[in-house]
Amino acid sequence: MAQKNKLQFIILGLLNQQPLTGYDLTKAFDTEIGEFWQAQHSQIYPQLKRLEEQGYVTHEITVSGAKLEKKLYHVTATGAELLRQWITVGTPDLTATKDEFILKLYFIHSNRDPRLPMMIQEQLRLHTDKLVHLRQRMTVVFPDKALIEAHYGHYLILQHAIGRENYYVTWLKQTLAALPAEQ
Amino acid sequence: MAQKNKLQFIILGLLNQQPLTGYDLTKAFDTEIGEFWQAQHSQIYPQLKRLEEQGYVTHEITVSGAKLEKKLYHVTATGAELLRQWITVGTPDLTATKDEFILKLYFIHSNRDPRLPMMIQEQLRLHTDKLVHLRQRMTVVFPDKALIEAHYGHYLILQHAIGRENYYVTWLKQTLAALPAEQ
DNA sequence: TCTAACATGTAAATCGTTACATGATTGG
DNA sequence: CCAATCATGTAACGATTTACATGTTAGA
Repeated sequence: MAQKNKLQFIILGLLNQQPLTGYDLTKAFDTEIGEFWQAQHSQIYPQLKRLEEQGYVTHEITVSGAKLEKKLYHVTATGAELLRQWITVGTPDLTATKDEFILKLYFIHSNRDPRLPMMIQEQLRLHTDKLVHLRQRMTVVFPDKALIEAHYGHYLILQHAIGRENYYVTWLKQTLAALPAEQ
Repeated sequence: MAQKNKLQFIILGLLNQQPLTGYDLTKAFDTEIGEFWQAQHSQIYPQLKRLEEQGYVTHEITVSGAKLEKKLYHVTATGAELLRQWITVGTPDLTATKDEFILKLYFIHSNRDPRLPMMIQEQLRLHTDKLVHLRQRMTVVFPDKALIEAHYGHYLILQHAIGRENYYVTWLKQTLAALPAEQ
């Protein structure tokens, strides 16, 4: 039921790799896993506080410069166990993709609708850009094959995302080509 | 920005095809477009009320049996115009897919993690079932090609969903096959 | 007659985004 | 010295889910 607060597990998973501040976590949601999940700092700081109250993480304060206090968060043993359990239990709920473009398509009834070509071309640009970005990221994160061994999951999901975008682009091209010639 | 209340447009789009009750709309979110968006009746009834206050829909009351009053909603001219605008403006925001399984994969570091085979097999079952269901739906909704003409968008998104699931299943099979042999 | 499906609503809680608010540090 | 980035929080709003609540109708 519900969404079962997945954010907490993502935070635990990230902290389990290395201690991080709330700020670091926020950045990770832009870069590392931004492809698969997003969260703002306004969600992250309160969640860290709750995780600490529940004993899943602790923090130590480090001081930069003269007075800036940073809270560096660590996963506790029970936190690591909670993470392990989340990964180990089944994942039976396939989340429906909420794709606004696809939704709009549903309401277009004729393949002669004059808006179709431009709509598809826009998505083609967007998804092509995303595909380029993902392939770029693959070369940046995994410059040589030795690194794949130690971050296999990360490699898999990048590869998966590339394949997914590749399919999307291919489908858009086919759909565009199959439209009736303009009158 | 934000999510800009897409629900209102979906409701307008559905009502634009034919007048429906709140109950009918709720069912449509389970079957018709459940693949691409979900909403519960607790979201739909208040939204219908707001759309009516804003003049985008109206309702007429029809009576079934002795006393059951149904509210049959219609799109108004301004409602149809609002729908037209939503479809016509660009759709530049690609929503990141929030796939819990993919998220879990990210936190698995070794391709020898003993949980990997069972995790992938579970997803393989789920996505294969979904693929079967989508293909079944295609034959039910479009038993002959003549129907595609009149519901082209619906055809496209079903075809897209089938291709997407097909890719997912293929990728899962490949990933499973590429795992190191059990020790 | 009884049960599944029809039909419509509200309340409470949670999740997520945007905006508000403040201050420190680093490098040019 | 100034701007970009680092760093941490809260408030308000909107979106979504789950639960509460009630009554009718059609068909077996």
